[in-house]
Amino acid sequence: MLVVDDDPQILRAVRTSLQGHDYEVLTAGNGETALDLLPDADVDLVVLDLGLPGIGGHEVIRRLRSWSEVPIIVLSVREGQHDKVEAFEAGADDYVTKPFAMPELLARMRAVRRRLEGERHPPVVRFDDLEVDLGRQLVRIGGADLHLTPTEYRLLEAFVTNPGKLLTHRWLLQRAWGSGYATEHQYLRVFIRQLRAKLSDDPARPRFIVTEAGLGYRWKPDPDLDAAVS
Amino acid sequence: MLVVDDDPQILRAVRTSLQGHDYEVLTAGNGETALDLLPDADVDLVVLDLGLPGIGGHEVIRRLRSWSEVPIIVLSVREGQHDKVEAFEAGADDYVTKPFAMPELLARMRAVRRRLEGERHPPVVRFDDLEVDLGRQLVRIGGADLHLTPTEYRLLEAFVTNPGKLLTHRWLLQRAWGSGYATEHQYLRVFIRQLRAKLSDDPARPRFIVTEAGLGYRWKPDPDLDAAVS
DNA sequence: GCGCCGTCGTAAGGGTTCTGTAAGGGTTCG
DNA sequence: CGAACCCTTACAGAACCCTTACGACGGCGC
Repeated sequence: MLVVDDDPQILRAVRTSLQGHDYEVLTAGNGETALDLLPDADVDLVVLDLGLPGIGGHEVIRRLRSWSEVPIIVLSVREGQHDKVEAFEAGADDYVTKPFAMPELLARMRAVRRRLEGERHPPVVRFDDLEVDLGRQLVRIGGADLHLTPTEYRLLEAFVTNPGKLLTHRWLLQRAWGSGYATEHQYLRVFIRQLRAKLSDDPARPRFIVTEAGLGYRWKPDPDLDAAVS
Repeated sequence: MLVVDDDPQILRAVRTSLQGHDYEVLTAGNGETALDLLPDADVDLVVLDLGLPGIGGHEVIRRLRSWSEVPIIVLSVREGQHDKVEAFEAGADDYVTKPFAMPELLARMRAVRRRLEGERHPPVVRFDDLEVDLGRQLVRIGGADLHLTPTEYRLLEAFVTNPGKLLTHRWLLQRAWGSGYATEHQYLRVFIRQLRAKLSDDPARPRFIVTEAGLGYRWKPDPDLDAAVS
């Protein structure tokens, strides 16, 4: 998400409040920077101060709305009806008056974000007859539900979200076990085997998990890519 | 749209303001009437006063959200952070403090409506011989009425509105008990068992509720959900 | 070609955490 | 006062993770 405000205090307050909640936070001090940043950044929510130097807040909303449907929450010291109505007309999703309480802003952020979830495509990835529904943490193979233990699922998730990429032992251990296990390669071997068994993946002729000796493992890229290489 | 308020003045004010804008307006004076009306009415927006006699506003939001994604704008005289955050948590889309200016309410209505998109699941869901009427809070199994305690019902509701999804202990506790119980896993075990008993669901060979050890539970996904995704 | 060595796949067991289950007391409400 | 419901605790069995051990395979130096 992106926070646009010329008051560094606000930026800092919002940033620290949000980082505890697992969000990635970008900031900008004025409208120009924000509009410059937005086309390339992958932002799912904008918090925008109306009283910006340079380009006005309303103009930022209009320009942003011309190409993006990203939710916008407006912050403003202005209580006036005209400003509020104008902001909504321009395409804002919510309007919060300064000074505001952080819990309320967080709640409003969740509210607008919840509306967006439905529009997003469900994150389901497929490989051959394997189907991983990342939103539901549900795995199917050949149409049948496949039960994985928590650790096995974390491993599988690491693989299918990085198909074709070489994943080192260290990286996998850190992702599935957390830091502190980075050197316990033997655990990785054991769990990779269990996962392979459940996926009917023969290490000698892998369908999914390819061993990269001395380095790590790799989720086999799509067969089409495979064919393109060979 | 539906306006719920026990103050006839508000009802009249909103109604006259809106009818100039070509909306069809239903009204209700309390939560019971509103919840009774909603399953059959074709409503695309709800404006809800928090300070209702009888069922509280928060409870109305929660019940409505169990089967409908219709936008909800809350009106309230209460300024307190706690009320606001709780309303958003329950599923409100916006929160307007009384007294309010009508142009702002209209602008906020347009804003939430702009985000609206289809897919409201019907107020009655079926799984095998189980039938849950989310609008009226009725449960039938094999054609016979099944009595659930309030807590059991909240649990069941959480499940059937998220079929196939892994629901963590924490999430379920928060949804059925409220925040503050997030770590009391043992209560969840006890109530899951009672619910299972009433649903004739054997934990060893579950028809409905699948245990995900170490994580939570999952309402058994519909087999034909597979086809719906693709 | 041959042996050495590191890495990998595989099997199995123990310990710990998690789950299902039963039972009892407390509270609320009619 | 009784009924219904919720909270709380205890314990046995199951699920899961950690840990170790061993043979197979392949690369490398000689």
